[in-house]
Amino acid sequence: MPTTEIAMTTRATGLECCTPLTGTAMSTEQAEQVAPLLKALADPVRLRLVSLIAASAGAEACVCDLNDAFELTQATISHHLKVLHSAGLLDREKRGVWVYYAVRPAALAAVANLFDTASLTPA
Amino acid sequence: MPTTEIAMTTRATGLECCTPLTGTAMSTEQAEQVAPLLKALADPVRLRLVSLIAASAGAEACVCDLNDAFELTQATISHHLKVLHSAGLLDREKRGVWVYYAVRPAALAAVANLFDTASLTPA
DNA sequence: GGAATGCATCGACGTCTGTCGATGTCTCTC
DNA sequence: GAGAGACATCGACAGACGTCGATGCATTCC
Repeated sequence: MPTTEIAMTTRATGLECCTPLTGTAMSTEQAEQVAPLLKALADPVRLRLVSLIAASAGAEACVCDLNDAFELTQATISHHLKVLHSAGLLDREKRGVWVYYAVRPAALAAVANLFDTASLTPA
Repeated sequence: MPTTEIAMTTRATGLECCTPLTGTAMSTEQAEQVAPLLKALADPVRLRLVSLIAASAGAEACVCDLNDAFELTQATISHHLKVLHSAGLLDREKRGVWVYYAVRPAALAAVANLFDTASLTPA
């Protein structure tokens, strides 16, 4: 343990055990605002749903096609789409019998911004 | 509903209700690989933890300081750090009495890559 | 109008999650 | 070696989550 002596020194002097936080960390409000977006995306099925929609022509897809892409019940897919829609990640539009979901680039950009800025990635 | 006739037409002809998926969507394996990372980050506390660590000097921080940043039990913070560590987002190093957690840039980059590539954002 | 189709909603279920208090383990001090 | 401090682990609990079958609601076709 080559660095033990450093810890001993700082402890003996009564100082903080480590250097104070520098840079600007995320605020609590910011974290509570972005976390729901990540939570909505933090599921393999929903991740693929968004990916499938984004990869479709016009960045939109109808539910019937999305259903066929999974070995899950239609009710389950509908549930996942609702979660993504409620989180603001997808737009919903009904056309006749079919319902189309489209990605909201702004919402995805908000998440992407998380990892682009210095708030998460070290300088 | 100006686009209803289109739907009717395609339905009457027995075609798919919408254009086939274009571009390249995420694979199931890819989704199941990235989802755990997002799930680990999809919590306000863990998001702030990573942010605090990333914003610290050397992109690392000791648990004692992290504990002070939250109004939560030490056991709860320890739990969240374990989740982040198990997901591969944080490195753990013990130095004397204290434990330091550091961000793993590669793991964060993997998540960032999700939103940079065309797999999620429309072209 | 009746039947059929696409999608949402409901109710139920097992499982996972976030939080806590209590306890254990390790390291250092004296 | 006894004590103190830093952190992890355990057990427990309420709440959220993913999935399903069944049902309901529009819309379209005949």
